[in-house]
Amino acid sequence: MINSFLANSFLDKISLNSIQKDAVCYDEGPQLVFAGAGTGKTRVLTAKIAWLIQNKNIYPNQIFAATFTNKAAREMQKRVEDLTSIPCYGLWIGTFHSLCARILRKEAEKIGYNSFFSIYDEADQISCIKKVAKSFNIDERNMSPKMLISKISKYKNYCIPPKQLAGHGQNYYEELVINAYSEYQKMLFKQNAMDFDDLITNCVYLFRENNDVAEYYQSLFKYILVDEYQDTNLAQFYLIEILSKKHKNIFVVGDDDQSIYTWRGARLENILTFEKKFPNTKVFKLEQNYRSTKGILDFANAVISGNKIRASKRLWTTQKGENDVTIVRYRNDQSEAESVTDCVSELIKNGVNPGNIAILFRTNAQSRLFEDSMRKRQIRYVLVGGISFYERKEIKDCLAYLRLCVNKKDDASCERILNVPPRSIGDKCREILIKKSKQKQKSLLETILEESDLSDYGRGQNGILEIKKLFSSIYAFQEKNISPYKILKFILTETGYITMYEEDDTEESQSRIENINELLNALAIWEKDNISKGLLEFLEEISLSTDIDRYEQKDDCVSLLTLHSAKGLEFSHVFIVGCEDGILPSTLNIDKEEMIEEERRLLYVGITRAMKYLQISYTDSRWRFGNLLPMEKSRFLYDIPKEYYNYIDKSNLYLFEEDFNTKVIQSPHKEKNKLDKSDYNSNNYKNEEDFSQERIEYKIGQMVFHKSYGKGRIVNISGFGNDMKMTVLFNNGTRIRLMAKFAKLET
DNA sequence: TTGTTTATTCTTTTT
DNA sequence: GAATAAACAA
Repeated sequence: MINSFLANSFLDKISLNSIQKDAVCYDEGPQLVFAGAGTGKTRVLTAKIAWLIQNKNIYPNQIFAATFTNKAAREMQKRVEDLTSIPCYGLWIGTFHSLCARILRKEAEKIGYNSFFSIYDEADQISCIKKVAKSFNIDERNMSPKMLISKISKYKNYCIPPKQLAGHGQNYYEELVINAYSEYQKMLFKQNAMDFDDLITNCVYLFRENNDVAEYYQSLFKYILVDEYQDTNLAQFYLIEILSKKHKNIFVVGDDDQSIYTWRGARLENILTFEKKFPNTKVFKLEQNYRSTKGILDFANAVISGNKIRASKRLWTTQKGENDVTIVRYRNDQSEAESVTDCVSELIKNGVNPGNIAILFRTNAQSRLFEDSMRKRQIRYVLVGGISFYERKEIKDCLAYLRLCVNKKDDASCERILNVPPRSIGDKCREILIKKSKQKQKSLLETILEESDLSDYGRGQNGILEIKKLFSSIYAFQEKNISPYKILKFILTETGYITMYEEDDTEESQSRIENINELLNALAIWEKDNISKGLLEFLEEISLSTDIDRYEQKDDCVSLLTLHSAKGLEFSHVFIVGCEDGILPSTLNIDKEEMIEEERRLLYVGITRAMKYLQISYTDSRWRFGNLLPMEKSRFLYDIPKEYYNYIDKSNLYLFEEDFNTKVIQSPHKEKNKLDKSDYNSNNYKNEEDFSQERIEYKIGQMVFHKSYGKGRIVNISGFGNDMKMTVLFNNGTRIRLMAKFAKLET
């Protein structure tokens, strides 16, 4: 038969063990695949899609596959095409957010939007919620914009619209949040905009409220596949529950031990209760690890076994290896960076490919010291995350202009560029415009475009006229199908945006101009690759793509990334740095056991990235938030049997004077930093005795007793000696910052 | 209205 | 320490 012939041909191209093969070829309803780290999860998922297309004769556009990054989606699609030799253009593969955006672009009208809606990122969200907060007179001290956004996000993760909550607040504050939520949604709707959460929830609402639409997609998608299922939230669960209702072919892959996004609404329960939610589920467990040596795996198992909430499993491997895990103690963050970089340099000298080496950290802020020391040694590196290219001011300005070209109602973007470059439109003129737009029930830009007499705008009228002219020409261009690249170019010259930076001759402005040129380049290349697509698609790709999507494992570059963005990647040599209490686990997550468990999983994810060699380090002190803080080895490193790792104490490793001087000369930082750094250095030499004494007295996490507040725990310490302050969380719930020398705490 | 200085706040991870 | 907001001078 043709089928079996084809089946063999494609299964030959990809090697699978018997469990993997069973998982790929099973075809009787819901399937849950527990796939531990390095067990070939992606391989199974890819083979599954290929198998469906080739053996089950399912069309690519009948498959809905949610991956965790867009990059993974692209790679998987390409691999499937290689395996099947069938072009998979119509395949629905991407992140939940991009898949939902794709559906919503088609169905926007059914929920009152139009298909040119803008997608708002966190910065846009914050600027909107600030306005809402202002209109409700919410005091920022009590409720920060970020907090409001996260509360609203929580409601959205549960797919609860504001109208369902109205009047159900348990107290005054909850009621306030609900009102703000309601107002915020109205605001976005007016601007024809959705935030990230809306992409998912609006899809769910769309299906809930439009039976015919739901039925259409239910019959279209014969198969639903979800990768990294442990990191899905409730809204995403509702979505796949709806979509799989008709054919009941749902295939999810995940690993509860690698769930690291519960802070963003992901629910471990999704994977742990999958069998209950989808009757007749067949479970597969992949436990053979093909990535790491036995030494690394034993260590990983030892770390993760400290968690209570997990499905039982144990990874194993046939790859031998000992002495491949090392724990190192350093004196401070700077010597950690220097020494780790030395190790990296040594590895490269010994022939290890830089692309096979990664340095992983908990927070983006930790990357700087490593960047400095790598630059000093002229080792090339790629940094993932931090301030991404598309978050830069100048780029966001350009994008705001472009967004307005697509969506006239995007007030957030309009306000952003109103006076950039400066055109004498200050607060007053802006107020007038906002007032007028409210009267007219139109958006800001629409109001400007319709205005014939501009005298109301006073000193700003010329600026308003400029904007009016600019966008009138742009809309005329668009009718003539002028390319996005040319439009951006036109905007830049017409507004004098680049001239603005050229005029002030600083390094900063120079780099801004370079960034803008880079954006122009990116746009030009994108146009070539996507002839059939337009500005709308370009903007969508940008707003839904992350740094990790753009990251390429380059052979000649060492990778610097956060533990979160390292998920799904592998390297032969891995350094996990800053493994200290307060960092990993983060101070902000040490109050609750579930959060500690998540932090432990984060470490586990980092460990299991390593194939051959793993080095974990911690330091005695660290320069943070402008203070030198004493640090403690991470709690996760206790209770690991000693035979699983080597231990090296480099805490007596000093930075030599001349070493420091060369650093100052080569340091790219400003004059000001030099002083700070030398302070830091001398501090270390002179105050050594006080330093060690203070260190013994109080530690983060330590239980203390206070006369009036009772028992409590130190959650943070800053400063030394007489300046030492600490934050104590008392059992009665109060959280207070105390001067150590006055507090008279009993230990 | 604009640019500069000072004060203050808040420090995580990301679609 | 950095980024943002508020206050102030030009």
